[in-house]
Amino acid sequence: MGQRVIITVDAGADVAERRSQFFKGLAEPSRLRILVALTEGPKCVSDLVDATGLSQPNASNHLACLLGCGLVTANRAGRFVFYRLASEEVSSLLHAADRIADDASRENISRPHCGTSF
Amino acid sequence: MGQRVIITVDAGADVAERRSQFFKGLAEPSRLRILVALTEGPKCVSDLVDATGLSQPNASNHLACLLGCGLVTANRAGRFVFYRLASEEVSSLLHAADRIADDASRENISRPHCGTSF
DNA sequence: CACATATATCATCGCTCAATGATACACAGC
DNA sequence: GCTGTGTATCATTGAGCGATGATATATGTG
Repeated sequence: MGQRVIITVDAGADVAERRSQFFKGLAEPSRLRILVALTEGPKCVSDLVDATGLSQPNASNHLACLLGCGLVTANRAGRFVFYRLASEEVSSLLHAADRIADDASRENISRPHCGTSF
Repeated sequence: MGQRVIITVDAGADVAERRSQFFKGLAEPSRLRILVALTEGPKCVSDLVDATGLSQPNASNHLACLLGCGLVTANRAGRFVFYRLASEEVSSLLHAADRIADDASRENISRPHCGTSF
């Protein structure tokens, strides 16, 4: 984990910087699986651990990241912390991504693999 | 650059994997600046170098990444290769991100920095 | 052909960050 | 208080990937 790194959608950074911080929240399979699980409704950490197969510390860290990116919100209820999608728009984003990516791969018949180092 | 790494929105991977590959294209400030420049219309590499301040090799690599992610398309015209947004929806994605992130930071008055290691 | 320009690829370096295992903290019940 | 359960944090490791500078490839012009 290294020393605690601050990744937050914080005002003060320029537009590209802020946007990239936001999209980094979505650029990781485990976090996307968490978000999909949350489309069913609010869930506590242990439910998300079961739903995703992640280890508990790993899930907690990803949730902290999603919180910082503004993709989810949290509220404690006794020993449980319930997370939910920050907005309905979050699921819309996922489906918009699917549409664009599908369109692209349809045109990739002649260029199936454009490898890059990034 | 290391050995050539394949990052492509390729069928066969599971949904979360494919989505993350797509969003990784958007999760980097330089690439976002390229995309913003392309909202003005198609541009060749050297125009994008001027518009973004990136080095030419760096810009080419990012463009290859954006191609693989299905965010841009390319076509050669003589010595120039013109890149353009793969879809109008790409700019919509950026603005949707801004909306969600802004909403989140409005509620972050009491929690301005949720640092995470991710 | 030689030469110039536009773009792509390569090799290296350094930093970021995902995953793990151990540990700390928070809360509820006794 | 002690104990158990739920969650967060810590320290380390290792892979991924962004930036750079050099070089290769592609296309056009003379």
